[in-house]
Amino acid sequence: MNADTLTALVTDVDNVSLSETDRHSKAKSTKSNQKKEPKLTQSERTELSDLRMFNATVELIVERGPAATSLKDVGELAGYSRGLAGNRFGSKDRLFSFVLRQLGDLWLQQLKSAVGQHTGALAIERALDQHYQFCLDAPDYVRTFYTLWFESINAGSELGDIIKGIHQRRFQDVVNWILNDPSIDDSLKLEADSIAAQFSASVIGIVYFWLANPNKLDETEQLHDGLKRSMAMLLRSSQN
Amino acid sequence: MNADTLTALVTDVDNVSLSETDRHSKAKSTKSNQKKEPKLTQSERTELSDLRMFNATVELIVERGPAATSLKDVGELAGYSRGLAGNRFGSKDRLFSFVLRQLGDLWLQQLKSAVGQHTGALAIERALDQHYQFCLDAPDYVRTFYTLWFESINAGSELGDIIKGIHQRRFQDVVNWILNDPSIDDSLKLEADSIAAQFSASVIGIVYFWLANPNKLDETEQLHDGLKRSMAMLLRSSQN
DNA sequence: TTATACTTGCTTGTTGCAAACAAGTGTGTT
DNA sequence: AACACACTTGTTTGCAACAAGCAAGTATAA
Repeated sequence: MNADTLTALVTDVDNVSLSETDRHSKAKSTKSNQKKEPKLTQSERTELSDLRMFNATVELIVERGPAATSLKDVGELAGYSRGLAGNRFGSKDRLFSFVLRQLGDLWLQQLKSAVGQHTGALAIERALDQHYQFCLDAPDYVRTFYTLWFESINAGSELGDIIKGIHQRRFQDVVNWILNDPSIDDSLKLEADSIAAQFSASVIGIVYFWLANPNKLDETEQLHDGLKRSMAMLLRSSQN
Repeated sequence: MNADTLTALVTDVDNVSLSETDRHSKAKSTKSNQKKEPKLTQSERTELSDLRMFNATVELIVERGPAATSLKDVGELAGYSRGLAGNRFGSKDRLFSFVLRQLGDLWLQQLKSAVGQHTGALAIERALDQHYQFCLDAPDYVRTFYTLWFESINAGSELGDIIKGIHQRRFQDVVNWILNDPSIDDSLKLEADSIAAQFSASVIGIVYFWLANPNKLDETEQLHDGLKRSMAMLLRSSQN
C-alpha cells in the first residue's frame, strides 16, 4: 500500500536520488506552511517516516554494512525515536526486506524501460549499459541492493525469497529476449535457459567486482563491455 | 603458527573432509589411551581446540549462516566452554578470518596442484573442473568459504583484506596462465588483465548461483562448462 | 461547529541474549 | 616448586524484540 507511494516518490525524481531537501519541499507542497505545522494525514505521516527510514537505512548500510546497522540508529537518523524502526517493521530483517523490495522494483522498472522492445544481443547490450549507468547514477542504491543481496545467502530469512523472485524475473526477461529474437538460430534457442543463466551469473560476478572495487570504474565498464561481446559472440555462433 | 599445523592436518586427509571420528583417531594416535588420559602437549591442545572450533564454525555457518553463529555456540559445539572461542580469537570477526584463511589456503593449494604446469585454456579448464569438484567433495567448506566471502563485502572488517589477498593471488594465476601460453596471440596477451578479470567475475557469479541453488548441480556444472567454452573461444580469437 | 469515542503513529520501559573483556582455575612445562 | 599457558567463569555493554503507554489524527453525533 504505502510501498507503492514510496516507489512512486522515488521514481518521480529524474535524478534517481532523494535528498533531505527534496523530501522537505514535497512535504510542504500540501500547503504553504511555516516552520512547524505540517498537518499531515496519518497515511502521509507513515509515508514520510517510511521514506525517511528508507533513506536512513541506505545511508547506514553504505556506511557500515547491514550487520552494524541497528534499528535504533535507523530510527534516530531518520529523525524519530530509537523504537520506530522496530515498531514499524517488526524486525531488522523485515526492514531490510522492505528496503530491498523498494530497490528491486525501481531497478526492474528502469531496466525494462531501458531495454524497450529490443530483443537478442541488442536487448542485452541495453540492459548492461543501463546496469552500468546505475552504478554511476545511484551508487548508494546499487550498493545497498547488492549488499543485502549477497548478505542474505545463508541467512534463511525473508530476504532470500524476495531475491529469488527478483532474480527469477530478471532471468525470465533474458530468456525471452533470446526466444523472441528472429535473428537467433533455433538451435541456440534450445539453450536459452543455459545462456541466460550464464549471463545472470556473469552480471552477479561483475557487480561483486564493483562492490569490492568501487573506485575501479574503468575495469567495471570493461567487464560490462566484455560481457556484451561474449554474449554477442555466443548468440551469433550457430555451432554447439 | 598453529594455523599451519591445522592446515597440514586438514590437507592430510585425502578425502578433503574431516569428521569427528577422524579427529578422535588422530587424537588417540599419540598413544593407545583409554577414555580419559590424552596427555597432550600444550601446543597439541591448542591445535586440537582450533581444529574442533574450525569444524564447529563450519557446521554452524552452513546450518544457520554467520550472523546467527555465536561464539558461545562455537565453543560449546566444539566441546569446550562458552568462552573459549572468544578468548582464543578475540572477536567473532577474527574467528571468521581464521576459518577463511584456512579454507583459502587449502583451496589455492588444491587448485594449483590440479592445474599443474598447464597454461592457457587448458589450465582454465583444469581449474574449473577442480572448482566444480570441490563443490561436490566438500560442499560445506565451499559454502562456508564463499558465504564469508560474500558477507564481508561491506563489513569493513579484517575479512575484507584476506579476501582481497586470496582474490589477488587467484587473479594473478589466471594472468600468468594466459601470458605463459605460447599458443596465445600476443595481441590477446595485452588484454590478459581484462580477460582474467572477466574470468574471475564469472567464477564468482557461478559460485553465487551454486550457493543460492545447492540442489541444481546440473546447472552448476553447465555454468562451469559454459565458462570453459567462452574462455576457450576468447583465447582462440585473434581479433579485438 | 464542537464534543466524544476510536484509531493509529510513535515513544518509552523492560527482557533476553550475545560480544567483549577481566579475572580466575587448573593443567602442562621448566 | 614456580611459571606459563589453555581454558573457564563473572561482568559489562549494547542491541533486538516486545509490551505498554502517550499523543495526534479520524469518525460520528449533537
